[in-house]
Parts: sequence; structure tokens; C-alpha cells
Amino acid sequence: MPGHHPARSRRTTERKGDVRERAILDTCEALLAQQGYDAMTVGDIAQGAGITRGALYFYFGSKQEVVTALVARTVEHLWERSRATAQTDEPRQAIAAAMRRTVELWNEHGLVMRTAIDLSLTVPEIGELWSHTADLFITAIATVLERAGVQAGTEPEQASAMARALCWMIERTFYHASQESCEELQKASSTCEHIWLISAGLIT
Amino acid sequence: MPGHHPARSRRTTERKGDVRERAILDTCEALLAQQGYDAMTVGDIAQGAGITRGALYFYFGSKQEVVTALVARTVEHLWERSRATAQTDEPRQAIAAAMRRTVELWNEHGLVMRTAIDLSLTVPEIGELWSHTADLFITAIATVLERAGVQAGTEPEQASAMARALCWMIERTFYHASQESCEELQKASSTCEHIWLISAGLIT
DNA sequence: GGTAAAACTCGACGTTGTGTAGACTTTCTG
DNA sequence: CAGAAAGTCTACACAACGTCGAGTTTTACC
Repeated sequence: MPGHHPARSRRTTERKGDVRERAILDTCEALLAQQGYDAMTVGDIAQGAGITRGALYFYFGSKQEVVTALVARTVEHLWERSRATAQTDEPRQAIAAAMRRTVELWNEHGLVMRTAIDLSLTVPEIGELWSHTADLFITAIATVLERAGVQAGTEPEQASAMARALCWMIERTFYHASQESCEELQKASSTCEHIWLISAGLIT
Repeated sequence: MPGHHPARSRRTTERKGDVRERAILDTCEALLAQQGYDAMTVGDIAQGAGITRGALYFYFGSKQEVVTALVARTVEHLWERSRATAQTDEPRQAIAAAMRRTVELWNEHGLVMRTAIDLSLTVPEIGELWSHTADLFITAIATVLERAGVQAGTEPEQASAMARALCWMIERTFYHASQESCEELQKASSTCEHIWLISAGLIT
């Protein structure tokens, strides 16, 4: 998201700026882990990336923009991974696969995902990104529910609304579990999978 | 949370400071609704309460402390209300009553509850307050599940873990719905109640 | 009702972090 | 190799935070 300069033309060699930009995002991610969003200053990020504050403002207009770009990068990865997952028609398998993938995603990107959730309210751009991501998951869950025999529709007890609630359950449960440990994440996954299966009517 | 002066002795007439303190908290709540936490400055709060910044710092040590006090006041109210709710042994009734109460709470205090959730990460005090509140709900849900026949225990598919996931589902679903409208809140409640009932094995 | 302590209020100050401006150097492109 | 684009830096202006010390009001007690 180089904002200032127009779309970069195709090139063989990487511009210096591309490297810097990645360095900034990487540093931002590291600092986010160490100190959290509030404590992290743009001076810290710049220093970590080996440039001065002034130079950083050449790449990003503000601290929020840096984090937004980081979230965008991560979310992009989520989408990619979601598309890559093999689709199966059998609900039980689909649910198991989805939860497995979710554990992986939270293991790898838990920090950025938590940050995205936290900043959704204050940074509209990030809220947009995250709610769009959630929508993807919600429709996926709804599809599985319908395939398992839950009545389609948007009324409170039909597939769409249930999928939404289940999505938030998963989000929040993983959000907390990923702050603890990998084992907690695994347990959280089991619990969520169990409730999803029950909700789909696949186990009593 | 008058921090500076020791525990106030019992008195008939209210101190001027008590009035001010309430005014500060009320103003804070109002501003939180209008502008959100970040946009709201200490100057704004002081002005709204009819005092200067300097005077505000007599009552509270920081902006965070003001909001923490506001959350504490609200959470106090939640606990009170929870205790007051009639306990029933019949799971179906208990669930219906709990959801009814939850809708009421979010209708009345949705704004402060959302703020508490948002700041849980950055303000440890608030995180403490909120996680304690969540624990109350989790044990309540677990009790109902067990009474309905779900196996007690903390393993991923037993009552405690399920209660935790259901609690987060309710929290998050209401969090989003309360940003929309009362009707959304009502629908959210129906959906959550439905999933809770299914999870308890009370409906197929 | 007077007086000392406390509760309370204020304006001014120092600090930190943000974002901007403008001058300067490097790198690309023709 | 010259001009443009890309990249970098120091210095500045500003906003909000939190602190200080000096005042004013209220309260408690004799």
C-alpha cells in the first residue's frame, strides 16, 4: 500500500521501497507482539525497520495505516488459504476440515487477528476488512448447516442466523484461547466443533 | 474511586465531590456514545462535567481510571441484577429467563459493555472486571447444562468448556447486535437461546 | 462562630508522540 | 548524462497527557 506513488510497473528487480515496506510491516508485527498497539510508537517501528520517522511517513500516512496494511496482508493470506482448502460435501468432514484450518490460521496469525479484532471499532478500514472476512466464514458455515438439514433462511432459528452466532463463538473462543497456548487452542477447537456438530443435528 | 482521600465515613449529606464524581462518570458515558474512547479527551470530559482538566485529575488519575470507574459502576449493576433474578431449576425456564435478562442488560448498558470489551486488552483493570463478570455467566450456564444432562467436567466436550464457548457466543453476538438496533438484539437473543437449548439437548 | 484541616479548584508547565515541510541524496529511465 | 522519480533526513508545529504549587471553599471540631 505505497499510497503515494502510482501502481508500480512490472519489474524484475525489486525496488528498495518494497523491501523497506516489508521491513516496516514485519517490524510492526514484532512490536505488536512485544508491546501491543498503544505502547508501540511510529518511532519504534521506524527504528526497527532501520529508518527514521520521517522516512516511514513516506510509505504510510499514519500508524493506523501501517497496521491496516499489516492486517490486509494477513487477511489476504487467510482468504488464499480458505480458497485452497478442498471442498467436501459431507458435513462432518467439512466441519472437521474447517476447524483444523481455523486452528492453523490462529496458530500462525493469532496476534494479527487479535489486533484486527481489537481495532475493528476504532479503525474503520480494519473493521471493513475483518467483517468481510467474517462474512466469508459465516456463509461457509451456513452452507454446511443447510447441507446437514438445517432449514435455510435468515430467521433467528434458521441457518444464516445460526451460522452468524457460531462464527462469533468461534472467533471469540479462539481469540481468548490463542492468548493462552497451543493446547488451549486445540481444546477450544474441540469444543467449538462439538457445538457446531450438535447445532447441525449431526450428533445428539 | 476517589483514590486520594481515604474511605469516606458514613454521612447524611452528600459531599460536593460525590456529585462531581458522578457528573464526570455521566459525562464520560455520554461522550463515549458520541465520539468513542479514542476521540474523547480528558478536556472534553472535564468541560462536560463543568470543571477544568486540573480539577478532574483530583478525582481520577487518568483517562483510563475514569473509564475504569464507569465500567466498575456498570458491572456492579450487572452483578446486582444477576443476583436479583429468580433462580429456577427447570433448565428451559432458566435459559429463557437468562436470555431475557441479557437482552435487558445490553439494551440498558450496551455502550459501556462494548467499551469494557474493547478496552479489556489495553486496560488490565477493566479486563479483570470483565473476565470476572464472564466467569459468573459461564458458571451459571454450566450449571444449567449439567442440570439438563450434559456431563459435568472441564474436558472439551463437557459442561464447563461448552459453557465458556456459549458465553463467548452470546457476548459477541450481542456485542454486534447492540450496535444495530433493539430488533437485532431480540433476534440475536432468539438465535443464541436456540443454540443453547440444542447444546443442552433440550431440543433436537 | 471561629479556625485549622480537608476537600476542592485552577492556570501554567514539561513531556511525549503525532503528523508535516522542505531540503537533500540516491536510483531509475531515456 | 541529465532530469525525474523515489527515497531519506532534520526540524518544526501541534495536540493531549499528566504534574505542580498556589489559591479557594467546605467541613469538623472546639
